Amino acid sequence: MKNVPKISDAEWEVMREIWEQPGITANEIVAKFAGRKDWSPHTIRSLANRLVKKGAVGYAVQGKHYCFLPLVSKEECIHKESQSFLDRIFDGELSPLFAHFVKSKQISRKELEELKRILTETEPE
Amino acid sequence: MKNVPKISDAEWEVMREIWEQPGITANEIVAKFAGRKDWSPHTIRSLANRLVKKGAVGYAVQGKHYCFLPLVSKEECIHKESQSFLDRIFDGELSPLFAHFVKSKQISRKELEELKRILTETEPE
DNA sequence: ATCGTGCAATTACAAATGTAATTTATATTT
DNA sequence: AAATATAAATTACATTTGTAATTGCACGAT
Repeated sequence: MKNVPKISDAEWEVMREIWEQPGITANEIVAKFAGRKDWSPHTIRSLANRLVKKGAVGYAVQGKHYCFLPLVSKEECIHKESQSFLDRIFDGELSPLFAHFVKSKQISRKELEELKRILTETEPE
Repeated sequence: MKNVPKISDAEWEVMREIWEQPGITANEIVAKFAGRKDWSPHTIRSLANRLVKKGAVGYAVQGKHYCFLPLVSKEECIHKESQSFLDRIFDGELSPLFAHFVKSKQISRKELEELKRILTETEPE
């Protein structure tokens, strides 16, 4: 596992867009946030720049625009965040984490089946 | 749900001790971290103070010492953190979260049974 | 009464984060 | 060519976080 940089909350939101559409331009990212988030375009560009500086994304110059490309995979980042969350909040134990989530959300029958299916398909050990 | 203050990573470690032993003194907290964490006693006291300032813990003066008491429950805090994690990383969807965790950790047969049991005991809707 | 010890209170300070504005370079319009 | 619009680069600045050191104060030991 590569050394994934630490991605902050706000940065994570920008990362999502870059993962979703590698090669996305700054403007396109800004457009994605229109309405959803009330951030100045400057803010969004700043966040993208920090991600570049952190080595989480790279860019290609496309004419006069920048295209941002992920340098770390979403899976790696999810893994890192999840592990740190699990350790911090649930002391590394899966059962309490599961118990918490199923208790705290109201879950439809269908969703419950889906979750069971995930477990059933999991090979132990 | 009360307005739970934001508790940082380092603060969370101290919170754990206060939840675990309400009324714990600063010295006792420091003792708990001996060996486990390589923090100066000053650091630990600083963190406890910030938690007081944030309203996450209160204190009672016990003779010449302070006894720290949680003002927010562990459950509330876990809930808040979990919700924010779920939203940020898995877009609020439980299934991908479950899928990730069961895939990323090696799970013993016993543990898997335990997780299934949790789901079986969950009432849908 | 003084001195040291042990806490608590106050202050410190760099890095990260959230949130941008200003400046500079470039390209397009008139 | 000059003015204007746009995007990138640089700079800004308050807050939070990690990590403490310093100062003040009270109590017990000399």
